[in-house]
Amino acid sequence: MSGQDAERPTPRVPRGFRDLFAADLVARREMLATLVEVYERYGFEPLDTPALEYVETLGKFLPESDTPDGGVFALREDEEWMAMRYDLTAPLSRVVAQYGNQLTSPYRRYQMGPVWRQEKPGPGRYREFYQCDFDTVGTESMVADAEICSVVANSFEALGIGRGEYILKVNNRKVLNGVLDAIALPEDEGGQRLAVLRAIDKLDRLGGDGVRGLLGKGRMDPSGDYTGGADLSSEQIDIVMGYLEATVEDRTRVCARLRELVGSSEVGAEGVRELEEIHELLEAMDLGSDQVVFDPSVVRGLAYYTGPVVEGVLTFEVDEDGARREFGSVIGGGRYDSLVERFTGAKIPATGASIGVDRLLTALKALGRQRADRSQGPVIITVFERDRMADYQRMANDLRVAGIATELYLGTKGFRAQLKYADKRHSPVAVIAGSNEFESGEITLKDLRLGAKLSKTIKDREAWTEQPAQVAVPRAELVAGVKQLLERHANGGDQD
RNA sequence: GCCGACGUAGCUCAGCUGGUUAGAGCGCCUGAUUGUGGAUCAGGAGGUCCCCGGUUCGACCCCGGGCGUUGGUACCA
Repeated sequence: MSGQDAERPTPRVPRGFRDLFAADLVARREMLATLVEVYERYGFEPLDTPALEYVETLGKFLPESDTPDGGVFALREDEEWMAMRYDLTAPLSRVVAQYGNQLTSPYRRYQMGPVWRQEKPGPGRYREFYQCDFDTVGTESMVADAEICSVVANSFEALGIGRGEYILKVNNRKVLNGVLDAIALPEDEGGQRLAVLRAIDKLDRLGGDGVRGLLGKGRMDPSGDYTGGADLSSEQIDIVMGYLEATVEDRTRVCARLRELVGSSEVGAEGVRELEEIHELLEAMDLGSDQVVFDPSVVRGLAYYTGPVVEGVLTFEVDEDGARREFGSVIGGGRYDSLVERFTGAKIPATGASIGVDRLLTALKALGRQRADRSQGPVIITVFERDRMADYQRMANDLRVAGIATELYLGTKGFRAQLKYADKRHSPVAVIAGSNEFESGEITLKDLRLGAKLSKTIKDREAWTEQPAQVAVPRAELVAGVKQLLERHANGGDQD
């Protein structure tokens, strides 16, 4: 067996990927269950699509060649390029285009699952991560946009993130375009509009001065890297900066201010009208300015958005290695009225949002709001007499039939090690049956959580060996006895 | 993609102007306790000092390259 070590592979996950174990998976499952509940309350129905799509579906391929663009994991089969989906919106637009007449209109669906991006992983950023989307396809009504806010606000609160711990920022791409009109920036000219949008998008990270630099000549960052600017005149910059500072508590006043800023721009005015309509609808849903604000600096990347855009941020700070930092954006969304058009040529309006499940989970963990109590292990049946496995198995079976998660110890170690095992599994109860018990017809039940609690007060060995956390019950009452202990736990007798 | 930092036991980290037996805490294992986890005490196991190459009598330490992690920046559906 020696001499082959060099041939052995080292166990490792690909860069940017990770293995997930019980605690995280349980937390995620619960979060998704909560989100499903909220989404369905609004009439969204489930949808699932494959991990792989043809690249033209995703719209990701290099202009000059037939190979996929960077950023996606791609593979080729029979001359055709496929790629792993990088979001859930592109698959949705494909579905709508493909099954259009079989689907209701409007079509409201939610979808959750992993997406993959081939890019540099960062802290809390992986190359495989979960998204949980909901979208309304086939209506231009601002009600659908306003409802996004309601769904998200309710989702946050259902997850235990209270008022004041989150804020939804709403803006409208039409208003942004209106402002660009107002400073007389020509469409599609050297990407100047793009550069302005990029600069605006960085307000929260770089601050006003940084953005000012990017709007003008460019900016040198602390690492010495230079980023080119949008090359605006100082008058133009002033207007844009003024626009960025238009955020105030009162949504109506933001609208009024924006109306001035877009001047005579038609799209701009339309965008403001839409925001005003959304405001009215938000009021009807009792969403106040402590939950939803209008924030002109929200751009949401340079994506396909064509109208209102939303960003949900967590406002609390989190301790990470001593440094306090804001959690930032965990959801994003908005209106994309031309995505389906790519396929059918027919203009089908759509709007929706995507929750970044993993980031939100990290946030909940940091908040300490994760319901850790639920990650309780099974009842463990310890084994003394190996030739009575059938008896132990019957106990396990009785408990399982009664709906109690139970595990019969299957290792080979001694009793002591078995209890350690039970402890590591966060087992609530250990069932103990050795020769004493088999003789008396009773079974010993050990309340592991009570034992843990008592251990904090016990000092000397004498008290230690008395085992006050144990009870003996007749074999026939095994299930009832275990149930009683579990109920005691559930009733809060185990809190500390 | 670009710039920088870091990479020592399972984990968090110490260490050395380059000198031959590399340390701590926690965790793990064993025993004190012929049938009792979590407390206490006593022992013990565990390391290619990220990888490859170079400099040197000698490298965990210096140099080069690679890989990985991380901070910033760019791009971002």
